[in-house]
Amino acid sequence: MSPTRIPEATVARLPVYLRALNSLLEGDTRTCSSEELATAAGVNSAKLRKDLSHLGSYGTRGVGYDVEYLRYQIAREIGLTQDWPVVIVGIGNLGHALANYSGFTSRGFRTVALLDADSARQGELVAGLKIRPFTELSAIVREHGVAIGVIATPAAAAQSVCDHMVDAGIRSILNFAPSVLTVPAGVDVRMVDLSSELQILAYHEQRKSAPATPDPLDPGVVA
Amino acid sequence: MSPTRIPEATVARLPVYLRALNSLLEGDTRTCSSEELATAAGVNSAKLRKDLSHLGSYGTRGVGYDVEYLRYQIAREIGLTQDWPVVIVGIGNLGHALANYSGFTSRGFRTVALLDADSARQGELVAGLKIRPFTELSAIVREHGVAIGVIATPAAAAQSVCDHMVDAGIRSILNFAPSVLTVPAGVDVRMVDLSSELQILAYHEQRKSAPATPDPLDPGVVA
DNA sequence: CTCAGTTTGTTCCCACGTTCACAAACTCTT
DNA sequence: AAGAGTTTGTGAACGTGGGAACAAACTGAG
Repeated sequence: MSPTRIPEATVARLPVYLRALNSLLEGDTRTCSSEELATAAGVNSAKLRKDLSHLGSYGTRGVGYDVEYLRYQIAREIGLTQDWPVVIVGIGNLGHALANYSGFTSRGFRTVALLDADSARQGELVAGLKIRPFTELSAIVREHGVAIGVIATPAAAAQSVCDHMVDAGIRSILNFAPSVLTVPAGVDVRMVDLSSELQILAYHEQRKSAPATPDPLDPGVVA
Repeated sequence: MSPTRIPEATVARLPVYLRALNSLLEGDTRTCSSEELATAAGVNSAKLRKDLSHLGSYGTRGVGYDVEYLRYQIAREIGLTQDWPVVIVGIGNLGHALANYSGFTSRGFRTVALLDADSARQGELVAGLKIRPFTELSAIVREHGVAIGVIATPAAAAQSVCDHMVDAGIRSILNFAPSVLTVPAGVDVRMVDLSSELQILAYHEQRKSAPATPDPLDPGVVA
């Protein structure tokens, strides 16, 4: 039973728990304690228990959790027990990698079309799918009932692609372009910025090695 | 100028501000208010001002911020005014895309080597670099002073690659493999899981459209 | 100089998330 | 059946982050 809304921080960790459970199942583990699962997921056991308690009472005191059963419950909560058709727009290096990424298809997501505005690329076969012109977007969305779109275009094209996606009826967008997207209410956007993550690492790395902050006026490399 | 530690949430947004400032500079904007910059970065203006106040007082009341000056200060704070040599391990589809990703090189990060354990791929030219055997890792780290490593291998290999990186002296790791990495204290790991993001979108999407699962206790969409 | 207008930096308060600690509930042994 | 040993689920304390609101500080006009 899920009487209240699940906290956002918890939702973000559910996929991690799911991965950990899958990995336990591969090792033929039938039952696990919150401590074991927490270790496998890389979190605190108290946090794990509180997270799971938001979904319901799926464990047994004194015993632990049934791995298979818990996995199903989490998958159902996320919505992975149903089929999610996905379109990917922008088949450059990254789009190419995403189309071939097994982590998508293995978790209920099904890439139904690859779109690119560049007419030179169209017809090319990537991951078993032909690249189709971007103009076919809305027809494809209608035909397959696509609700989720992935943007892997250059930053300059991202907002325009996003607008077309929204017009076509897509309500959830995963954006890999380094560009802020503005969308109407009711549409969800999640942003993955590869270089941001590196910059955050660089910040901490700098703090590790350099105790004092000198202020040389050298502009250095800024771009 | 920065007496106290900068909050983690703020650090995570600094790259976003940097992007917004770059974009403003391209439009020949010399000065901007917190309101303008916040809009460009997709955040609340109060949050932006509080974030920037953690770095120091770089604005002028009644006027706003000097775009060029603020950009330099943020870049310096993150550490982008220095050079960051990076190695990428695992040159599959994703590693290939990362090697070609312009967002890395344009921000002070310099890919010095591409490594792969598969001997069939070695010598292959990707993004102007020859793929080298993984065994050369520690020599390369020593030679170039590499502090940051990127893992783009399959999940099964990730922990082993991580261990070798730590042994070689790398202290910051960006992990794209869907696998929890355990590292000694003092080593930072950031994880980017492409399929997790999709799963989070699916959760919200499910909540938007489908009110009825086996237990219909949820009032439905509140957006 | 003074006053009106603007925008930053900061304070206060609330909501959310994390962690500790413990009662409740289960298993197993005797 | 009872007690010892486990482990979950949760209440309470604590810390972090977000947003409104305002004082401080600047510009520019008269």
